[in-house]
Amino acid sequence: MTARRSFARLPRERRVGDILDAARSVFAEHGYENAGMSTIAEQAGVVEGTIYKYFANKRDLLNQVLSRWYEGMVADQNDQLAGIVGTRSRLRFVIWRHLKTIATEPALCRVFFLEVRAAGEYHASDLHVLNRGYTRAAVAILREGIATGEVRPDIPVRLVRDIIYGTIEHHTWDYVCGRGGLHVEELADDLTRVVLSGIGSRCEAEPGTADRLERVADRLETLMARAGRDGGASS
Amino acid sequence: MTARRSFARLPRERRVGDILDAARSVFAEHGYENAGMSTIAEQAGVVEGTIYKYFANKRDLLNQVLSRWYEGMVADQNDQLAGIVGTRSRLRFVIWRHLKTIATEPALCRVFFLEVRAAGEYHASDLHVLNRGYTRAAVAILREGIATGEVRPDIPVRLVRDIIYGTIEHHTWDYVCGRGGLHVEELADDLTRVVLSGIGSRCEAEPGTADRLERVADRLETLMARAGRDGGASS
DNA sequence: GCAGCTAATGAATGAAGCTCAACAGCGGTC
DNA sequence: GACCGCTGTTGAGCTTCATTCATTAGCTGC
Repeated sequence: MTARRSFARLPRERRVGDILDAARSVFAEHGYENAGMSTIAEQAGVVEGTIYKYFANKRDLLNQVLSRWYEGMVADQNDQLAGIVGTRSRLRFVIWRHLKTIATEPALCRVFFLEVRAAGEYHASDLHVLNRGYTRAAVAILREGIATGEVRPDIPVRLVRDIIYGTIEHHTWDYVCGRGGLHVEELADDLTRVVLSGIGSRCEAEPGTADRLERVADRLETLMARAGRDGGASS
Repeated sequence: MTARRSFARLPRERRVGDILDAARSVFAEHGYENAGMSTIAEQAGVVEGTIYKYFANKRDLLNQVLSRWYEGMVADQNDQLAGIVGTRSRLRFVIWRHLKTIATEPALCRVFFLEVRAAGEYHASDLHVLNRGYTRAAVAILREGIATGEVRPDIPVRLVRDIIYGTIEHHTWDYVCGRGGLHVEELADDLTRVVLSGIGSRCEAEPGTADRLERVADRLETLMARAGRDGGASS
């Protein structure tokens, strides 16, 4: 990690790896704008020009740093998700996993949220594809939930996906900027609950409540009627 | 608007206004990074140095452009909101209003979403205060809803606020980047509905449930009234 | 051990934000 | 109405930083 001008011809893989490691650490520490190519070069033990042998420009370097990071995350998430059943549990896991990532790597997340989508070429980039792969899990869970009847069939699936990721991004912004804490478990619970049940009070009744109450009323009416007959007969 | 070197000593207000107008248009067209101070200066009919007489630096200029824009929006929103009653309607209005702003000024919104929070000084800036004033409306509506019983009292109010603004920001990103359309009315309906009712099927509590419950209550009241009369007469 | 290939260098380039010493219009004073 | 100081305005120049490129030097095949 410490800077040392090597002037050794390393295998391409190793050089690229060194540069990506250095770039990741410098981007995380200083953000995109304030990260200098010279700093990255120094930390990677090369000279600025060398970086341009392997990366087209600063933005490309950032994209590749984040791509490498993302690839691991997507694979990891899908592995773990395979062992979880039930719409609620699976949805909570996806939410919890995302929050956990933010809690663990706030600095890199900050760069991702801020800088990646800034580039006009985002839609053509690897990162866009990876991001879709990552959020696809949530969409799949919702579709399964609809199939099993745990989720209403008329909900706009993509909007709900955006509710999950948009809310988390918005809510964790202060933490990501180094302000305040992040209560991962509590937040995961709250968001899962609100997404599944909404905030309205009218939804608290289980289905069938009206039926049951009507039967209760029937029984009371029957009782009253009988009481009325008895009372009438005795008087 | 066309560039003309004036060398006239304009009143401070007018100069500042010219520069802000030019900056707004250039930032909207090119984004922050690709907007040149020289371009802004040219369009404002001054020389680069003049801008630094009134604004500390490029970022400060952007902040003031957005502050001026925001101030109008906040006042406007609160005015219109004053004429709307009912939690559902008020919540939908806030959502609709935000979407409408994005639909009308996607370029400025893009700059705001991307750049403003990038600065470390965001938390100390006017914009942060304005933003809190803007989103406070949603929080107030939720608290009123809890008071009137239309909203469950145990919901995390600030999380719901972030659901509203985070979801909108996330969902409209493609549109804001110039890709695809934006169906404001449909989106406002969907988001309002999901926030109020959630996505879970147990909440389906068939339409008409409330009516039926009220009829049950009517029947019970009738029974009680009759029981009271009969009981009183027989004793 | 030589030749050729190319990774690696580092000084040079150019663009963009920002500074500053000098200039010019304006208002007040005698 | 001429002088004087004040300050808005200028534009050349400084600095920083990404990016380039001619040159150098380690590796590999012959």
